[in-house]
Amino acid sequence: MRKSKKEAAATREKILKTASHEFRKNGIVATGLADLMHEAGLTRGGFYKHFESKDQLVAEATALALDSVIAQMKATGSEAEGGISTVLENYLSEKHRDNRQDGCALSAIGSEFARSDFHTREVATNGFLRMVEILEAQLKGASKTDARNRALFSVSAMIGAVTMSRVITNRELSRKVLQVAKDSLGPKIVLR
Amino acid sequence: MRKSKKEAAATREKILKTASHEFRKNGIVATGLADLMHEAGLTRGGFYKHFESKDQLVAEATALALDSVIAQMKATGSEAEGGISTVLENYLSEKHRDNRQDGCALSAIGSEFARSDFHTREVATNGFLRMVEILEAQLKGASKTDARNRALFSVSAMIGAVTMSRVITNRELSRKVLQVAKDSLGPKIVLR
DNA sequence: TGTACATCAGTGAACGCGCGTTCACTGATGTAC
DNA sequence: TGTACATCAGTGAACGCGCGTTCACTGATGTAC
Repeated sequence: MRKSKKEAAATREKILKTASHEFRKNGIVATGLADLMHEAGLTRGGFYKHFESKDQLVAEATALALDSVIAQMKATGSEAEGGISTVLENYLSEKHRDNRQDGCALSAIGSEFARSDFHTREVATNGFLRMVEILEAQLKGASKTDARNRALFSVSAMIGAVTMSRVITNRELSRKVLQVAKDSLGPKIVLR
Repeated sequence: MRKSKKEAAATREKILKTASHEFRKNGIVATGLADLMHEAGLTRGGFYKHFESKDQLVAEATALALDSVIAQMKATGSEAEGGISTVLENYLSEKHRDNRQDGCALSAIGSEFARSDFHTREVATNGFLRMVEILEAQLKGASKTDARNRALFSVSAMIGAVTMSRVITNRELSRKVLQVAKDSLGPKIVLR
């Protein structure tokens, strides 16, 4: 039952894509490889023909998940699309909150990344920095240092707000947490 | 080997205290009950004499963890102790970052809480709100609504900053994330 | 271009292990008289 | 206050199950001639 190189590469991509969704949906530790492979339409044994270990999959799936969200952020955050307001509007939306499996991995699995191996944490750090750079590029009025600092803070705050909006049981409070983050970080309203 | 009521109550507290540390240290899913009981100086079987399930323990241990951090926040955040600056200084410190097991559960296990059962999420929501109230009480200059909103945003941002400072592999960047959060949320420096 | 054979993607059973939970048992504590 | 007995905290083995990983096997693909 050997598959062609092309098919094998497609299988690898399928596993990665499935993993990137499952990890964000259930968390890393709570996602089993057997379930994951089944979800990808395969059986457990084949996994090790493509990856050395679960840890390696975690690192690669994290990279994939971050890439896709960052690409989207870059696109909607372009000047033609509305810049920083649009980025905030999307990231801090109820849609993002309610679709963990397709959203930002840093919000979805942040506290698990803090316990992941060094390589995965490097991948996550890199994704964080790319988000910071996207925001930084939009903060034009400020000095270079100021823009950098504001971007660093903004991304941290966005991750905290989305994470908490998913924890909070009260619908209204959950919405409010997202809203005040938008208001506080947005370009129009001055916080203090 | 029946123990006195006093001893039994002490055992229950010991399990809870151990759990509150272990969950923050390793995460909820990754913490096994056998290890946990061993860490508390007991054997696995005794667990169910005190708790109905792991889920119940999670909820109670979360409450305990949040209580202790909030009490500390309340104490150091009192006017005599320096108010909001001190709260920020402590929460956004490298010491807090490096001592997950004793720190804020929302930063330590935030993304796992988002997948926990309703009761645990209620406990976490309650803890979040109590933190918001502590900060709100310190934000005197602002109007009531304004103080509330700023406090909501501040706590969300603090959680995001500490979570990310633990993910980031670069020492300097990790410190910077904490620093810009302190600068941005502090009472002295105006963000924009 | 055709043939012979090595390669290897994917299968599904099995490995050892730890999980949350249950259970029979022990013997000190608590209680009823 | 002393005695008889019920209660139950804690033990440690066992339950069924799923985990990450390994392995013998299959048979189509890839390659060497």
